[in-house]
Amino acid sequence: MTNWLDEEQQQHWRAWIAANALLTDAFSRDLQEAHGLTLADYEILVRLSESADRRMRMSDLAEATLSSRSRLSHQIDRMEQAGFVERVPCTDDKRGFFAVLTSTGWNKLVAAAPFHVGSVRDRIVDVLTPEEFAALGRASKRLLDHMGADPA
Amino acid sequence: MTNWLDEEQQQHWRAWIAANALLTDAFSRDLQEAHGLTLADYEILVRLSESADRRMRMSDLAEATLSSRSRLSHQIDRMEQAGFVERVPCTDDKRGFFAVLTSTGWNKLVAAAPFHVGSVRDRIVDVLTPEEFAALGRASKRLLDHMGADPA
DNA sequence: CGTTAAAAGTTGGCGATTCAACTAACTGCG
DNA sequence: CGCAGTTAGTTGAATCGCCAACTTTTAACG
Repeated sequence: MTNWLDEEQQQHWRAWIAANALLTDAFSRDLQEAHGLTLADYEILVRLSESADRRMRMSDLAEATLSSRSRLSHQIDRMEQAGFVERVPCTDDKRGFFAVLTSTGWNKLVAAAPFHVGSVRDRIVDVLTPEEFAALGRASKRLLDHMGADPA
Repeated sequence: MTNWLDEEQQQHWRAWIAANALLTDAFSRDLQEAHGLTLADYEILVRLSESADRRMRMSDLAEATLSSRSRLSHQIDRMEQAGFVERVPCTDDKRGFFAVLTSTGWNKLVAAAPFHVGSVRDRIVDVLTPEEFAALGRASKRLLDHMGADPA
């Protein structure tokens, strides 16, 4: 026999699904409209900006952004096209490449970041009480841990 | 001056983003591998199965599944192709169509539902304490309300 | 060493999503 | 009535993501 969700669990579950979808959409749309960036673009800019020499190996970047190698490769194609990053061959490992943030990419991030943080605050952080927000974060963390995900 | 997130808020935020992405992926993959269904397919089957006469107007269905009219139209194309739903013209409003669940679609849902519930329990509901899960649901609900979303 | 397996990354095709443009039908109102 | 504006839904092109296949380089080990 299936162990169905009760009415309340069902509601929580549906709220979770819906909030995910709508919020992710909203952040993406905010960034797109204001700065012409995808959420994926933005996350890559952030990761690179935080790294030594503003560069990362493709594989590491893929892992950090939770994307497949293939997806990242396509993504970097587009961002290279847009002038935000460059591919630089890795001399230590002749198979490898670094994705390197250009100054154009850096400037783009600097311009977009305050706006994005504002949108995160407006839609999540400042909507909940600090306790609620912390609970959301902790629960998310536990779910990640249970999946064996590394919180980079 | 930008009001940045502090270290802890940052971690909560990143955990939330990551959990969303990985879990949504996981549910979709689970369903795909076991029953050849997309999460989107599944949600439509559920909505239709819960509706009177197992049918819904295209627009209502789009709204219920948080998708654009265009997306739903393509989606229903595929599901009609697969034999899970049928389009039936609406006699009251000659512009309109109903998406109607076929018996094939119903059977598919009946087969997939216990499995999907199992995967939701395994990855979320049973991973958290009841309090944590409830907190997750309530926070999600508040975020939805704040966006003016209708929890159908 | 030499062979074999694994890792880094790219590519192309296909499925899914979005956006803008479009048809057709309904509604409101002078 | 008759026309203006809105609503229902579809379509096609362009973009994005996934998968499987592929090349090149590195590591493992007998």
